[in-house]
Amino acid sequence: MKAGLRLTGPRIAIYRIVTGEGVHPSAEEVYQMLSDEMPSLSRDTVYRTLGTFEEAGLVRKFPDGDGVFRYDGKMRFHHHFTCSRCRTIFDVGEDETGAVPVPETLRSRGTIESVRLEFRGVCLSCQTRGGKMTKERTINSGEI
Amino acid sequence: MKAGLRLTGPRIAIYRIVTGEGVHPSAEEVYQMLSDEMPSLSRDTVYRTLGTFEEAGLVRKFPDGDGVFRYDGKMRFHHHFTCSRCRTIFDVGEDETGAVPVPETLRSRGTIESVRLEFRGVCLSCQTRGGKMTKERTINSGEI
DNA sequence: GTAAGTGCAAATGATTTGCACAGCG
DNA sequence: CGCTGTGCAAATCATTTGCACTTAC
Repeated sequence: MKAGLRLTGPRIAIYRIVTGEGVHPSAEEVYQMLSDEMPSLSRDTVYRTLGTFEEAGLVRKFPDGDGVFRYDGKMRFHHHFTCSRCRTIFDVGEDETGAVPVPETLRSRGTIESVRLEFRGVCLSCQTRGGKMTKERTINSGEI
Repeated sequence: MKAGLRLTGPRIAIYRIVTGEGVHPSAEEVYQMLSDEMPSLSRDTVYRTLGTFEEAGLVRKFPDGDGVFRYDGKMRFHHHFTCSRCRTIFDVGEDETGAVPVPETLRSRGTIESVRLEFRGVCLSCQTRGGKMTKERTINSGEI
């Protein structure tokens, strides 16, 4: 693979999934997607492998709004747009947003190394079909 | 209080803490801060009360970078600057950053309702004294 | 052959839930 | 007094870890 990691069946399969276009799966989701074609694969291996990938700098780990960690195989710096209904996460390139200026007032509080944008709203497909509304989420819940 | 919530000892104490200036405590931290003056207070009540506050729109709940939920009693819209060493979260007012423009290209993917900025870097006190470095965090860990 | 990788099962940590009692309005 | 809020204990969920076996290099 790279970074001196051993090339094994589970790793190849997991790497393929997590680096797919526009996906941001949780460890559990990766496990579910693979359990059919690799019945012997254990959940633990998925967790451990994703952790290994993160340390190797192959993927980025981040907590989604529901307190679950998700993995992002797109390593070029970018932002996210999360649909508040279906919870899908869309990539937003830095070329779309432009570089975000760091306010002068922050200089006095530390050294800023990166600024990430978190867009919230309703995605196109949720707008079109009334919006499927995931889990116990309600429209008038405090947060957006 | 407001929102038709009963005024009880635990609620008053928890409300006072979570709306303190510049704090972003987790449920566990709120519990720790109160367990001395209120030995009978149970962790469950803290969790449940914070959940009630969130539903009532009194506080905002968000996952920190380590997969723990934190609560923010400052309801005026603002952003956060997280120190990657000590993990402290600082508020950044919208007056400091200005309104963030939504890229044209996002229009075709949905309706944006809010944009939140997540600043990452090293806070002043961590820069000054070598940087205390929380938990097993290391400097060269992949993420910033 | 050997250290790294994996599966299994148990441990941990954060958060939620069921139930009976307590106390605010 | 009635219903909401609380404490206690057990349950659940996501994630981690110890150990022994397997395998890539």
